Amino acid sequence: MRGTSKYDREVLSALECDERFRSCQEIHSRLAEARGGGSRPPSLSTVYRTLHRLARQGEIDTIHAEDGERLYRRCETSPHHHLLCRVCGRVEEIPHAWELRPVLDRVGYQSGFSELGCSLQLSGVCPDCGRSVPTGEDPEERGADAVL
Amino acid sequence: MRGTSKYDREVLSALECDERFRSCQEIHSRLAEARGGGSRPPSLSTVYRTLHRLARQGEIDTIHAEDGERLYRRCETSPHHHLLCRVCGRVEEIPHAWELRPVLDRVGYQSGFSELGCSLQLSGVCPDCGRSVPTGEDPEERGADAVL
DNA sequence: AGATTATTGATAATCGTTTTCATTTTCGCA
DNA sequence: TGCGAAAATGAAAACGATTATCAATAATCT
Repeated sequence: MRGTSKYDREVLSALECDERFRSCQEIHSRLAEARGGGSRPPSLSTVYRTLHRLARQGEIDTIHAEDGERLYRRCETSPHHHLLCRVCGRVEEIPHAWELRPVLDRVGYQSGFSELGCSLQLSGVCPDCGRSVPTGEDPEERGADAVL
Repeated sequence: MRGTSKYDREVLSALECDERFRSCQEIHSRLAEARGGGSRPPSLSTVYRTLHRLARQGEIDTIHAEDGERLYRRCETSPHHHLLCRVCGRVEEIPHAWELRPVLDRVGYQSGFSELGCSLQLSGVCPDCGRSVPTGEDPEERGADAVL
């Protein structure tokens, strides 16, 4: 596998204008819908392979849904974090590292770990959902490892 | 399901002295080994159910492995984050929220999101592994969404 | 063009997890 | 103590996302 697919571009553009993370299967059916009817869309296998490759090359981000399903999203070029609405699933991107870098440096210094990276998954209730859903969701639905 | 199982205690104690996250199946076979031979261990289904319940009750943390497998670990009582060694899988616990709270407050203020929680998964190379593995791991192996 | 190599698609295999359902256990209460 | 409802359990089937397989196709090189 030298790392190309004629579908790379198409998959990327299917992800292009998305504010949500998408599963491989969503992307696949989106590709199928997107064509007028002339050419055949790539197979599911190929979409999986393409997503793998793009993720490995750092072109796209992957996260895990609560149920372990892999979700993909186009990377922005600058470092960023994600803010997930626990109610509707909308994801917003948080500009960059904020004042997190010093935290990482400190952790690295104190723990002896090197090459520190971090994945910060923020979750909350977005303004829209906050209005409609008054209170008291099932705790089951909350991010499983929200610890703060 | 009113929320008890005669295995709750046993599952918790199987998790008790662990510095790694464990999969349900690991826990299950651990329970099987732990008995002399008299009584029968709980079934895999029951271990799954028990872990669900404990996670919902906040007794244990869950995270996802790279492949989406769910991993469980006993919660400490105070808020904390996890620092994962990308080479050996060792997990250390980072005391508490550090100076992260102000970051969350700011994000909440600027985004309009409410009830902000966060899961901070830090990863790096632990001191032991840092000595033995000089450099250049396969980028495939890195945490998929290490963004900082 | 011909040979070599990589990519693709269809399908089967994997594997962690969840459901189902019949059986057993637990618990309240007369 | 014994009965009956409700919950918990185990075994196995169902599920579903992902991965592996392999023959067919397309791309590449000389």
